[in-house]
Amino acid sequence: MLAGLAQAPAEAARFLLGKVLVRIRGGRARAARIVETEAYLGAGDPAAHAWSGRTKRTEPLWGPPGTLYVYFVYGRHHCLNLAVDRAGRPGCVLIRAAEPLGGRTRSGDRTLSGPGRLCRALRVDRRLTGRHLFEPGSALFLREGGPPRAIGASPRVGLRVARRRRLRFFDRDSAAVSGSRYGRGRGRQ
DNA sequence: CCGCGGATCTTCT
DNA sequence: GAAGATCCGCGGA
Repeated sequence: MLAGLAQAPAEAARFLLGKVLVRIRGGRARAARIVETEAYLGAGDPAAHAWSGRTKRTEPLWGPPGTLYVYFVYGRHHCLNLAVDRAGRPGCVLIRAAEPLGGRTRSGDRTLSGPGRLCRALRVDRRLTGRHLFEPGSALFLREGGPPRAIGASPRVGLRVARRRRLRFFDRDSAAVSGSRYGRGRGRQ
């Protein structure tokens, strides 16, 4: 699992599709299969938070692969990222959507579709930033899961810069991929 | 179904 | 002081 994250961001973002994110909180486990990710490059990517330099907030991006980077946007929402590539390179992967696993799952469930909703449902906030997926007793970690049959790629969502690059990846067969507005299902393989 | 705008706060300029 | 890796509710068609 670690080896999959210790790759360049675009490869790590594809690797993460199908993996299962497990969140432990309050004696309860929530599991979700990742179906949509975005890669943010460590260098030469004006859309990446690392672009503006190494600051107190962005410090986890420079950590070893599997370091959590959680930030707060638009005064309302949190976004969950995983540092990837090797330590010292600030590439990361944004987790944009997942499918609920276990318990009662309903078709058409959108509670994990979109980075803000996913964090709300999994109770992810800035208290997790700087922590590590693989540290002992981690409240958030990964498990193997069913890989997607086909992977789609498109430009990243919500950015004004670097629209030409197709760094958003998604499971073409999943109904949980975010936003019909964002061209769900669009993009080439 | 689609498009628009408000909410609300952190971070960097 | 402005913009931002978002979401939801509202209005119109």
